[in-house]
Amino acid sequence: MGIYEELQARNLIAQVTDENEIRELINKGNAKFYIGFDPTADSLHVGHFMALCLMKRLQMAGNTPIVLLGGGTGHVGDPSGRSDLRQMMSSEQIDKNVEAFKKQMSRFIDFNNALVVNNKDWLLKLNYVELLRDVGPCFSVNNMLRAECYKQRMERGLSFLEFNYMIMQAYDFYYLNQHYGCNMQFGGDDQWSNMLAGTELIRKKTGKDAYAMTITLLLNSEGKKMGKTANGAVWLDPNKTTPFEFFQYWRNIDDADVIKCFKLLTFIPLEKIDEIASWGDERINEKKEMLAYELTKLVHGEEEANKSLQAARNLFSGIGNDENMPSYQLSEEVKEATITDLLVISGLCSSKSEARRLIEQGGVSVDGEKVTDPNKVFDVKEAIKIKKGKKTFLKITR
RNA sequence: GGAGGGGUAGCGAAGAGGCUAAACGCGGCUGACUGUAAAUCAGCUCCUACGGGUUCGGCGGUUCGAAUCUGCCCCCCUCCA
Repeated sequence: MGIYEELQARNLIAQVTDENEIRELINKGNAKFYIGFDPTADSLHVGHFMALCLMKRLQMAGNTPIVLLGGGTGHVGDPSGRSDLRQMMSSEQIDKNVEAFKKQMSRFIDFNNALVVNNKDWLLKLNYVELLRDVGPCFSVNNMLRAECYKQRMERGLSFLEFNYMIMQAYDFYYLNQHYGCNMQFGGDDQWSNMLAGTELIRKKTGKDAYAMTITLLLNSEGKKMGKTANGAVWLDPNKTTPFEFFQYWRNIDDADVIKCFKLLTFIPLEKIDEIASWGDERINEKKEMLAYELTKLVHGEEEANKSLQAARNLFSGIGNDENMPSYQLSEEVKEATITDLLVISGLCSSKSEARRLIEQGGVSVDGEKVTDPNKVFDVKEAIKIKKGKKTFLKITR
């Protein structure tokens, strides 16, 4: 089975421009492909992780990856599939984010066998009129307006700035094709229109074909994007989403999504996944635990994965062992404090009202005992264990 | 440039001088049931030293009283140019 067939079997492939050519190229390791990452935040998230995994899979199959950091496109902002305008970022912020991305990526991609480029190196130097004359004739506004990715915006408004994003991305592909011999682009399925714009630009400018393939967006069984919580994305940066939180995210996914996630996100061989799938629902929790462990290991390393697994087992099996429990260290100034204050200080609640409500609703216990008085004072000498709701645990230490 | 419509809580959306800290839906939180899942049911969902305080794009004005009336400004949409 070639890499193409493997990707297919994992349901990773969403759309391709030319199936036969692409299969041929990547199965033989002849692809020099790029994936673009716009520095929209100071950490990568699960969507990026999927793309990086794809990169790794292809790299292992002998293909040459080009990591494109969007230091230039980040100045514009991709409107694809969005319902509103992205907030514009300053150049400093973009550069900072690019650095953060690079650092995180080195965990997943062997940079020695990959090329890392930043499109700010060519996009920011472009001359407006020159660019217009160079590539402008290759784009049909009529076609662009019909693109699926702008659909939502045709009702709510699309600025000229964002409208140009497609041209930027197409130009990137063209540029990489000319300067680095890049012959293929991969990306999330929401990028399809932009990627097609690139292959078409290359064809029009050079008369040669380039290829594009999109990977399935990670959607749950209800069709919503996975990797998001009420508080935002599930980040790969341990300071933004702790390994334990990361582990718990996957531990708690819907039953219907487990096998899909194994296929899409892990490197576990397909035969093994089939075996896991055959286990039956009575072992569903075991499957989820495996998935969570596997992903935490990939993102945060084996040690963190072990800790998270252990912490989760201890916490939820009722064993008192709090060794790897998430913890918060109380600062020196705080002597004794009410439970309400502790909840706020530790970040478990965002306001005192919220903390009070939570207590009144019976959602807080300390060291296994339910707290009913919001003004109950605790003198934290050693450590106390707060449980908020059913699933949130925090050890408060000195 | 002209005409019209609009900006209300995390989101969608009512409200059109006091009865409005603001209906309803989604989302979120807590509880019950469970399997750390889903579905379902119930409660909660601006802040607070619980006396109050601060909110309806921004800054002023009218009024005993403004999300509601008014002046200017900012932003968005539709049509015309």
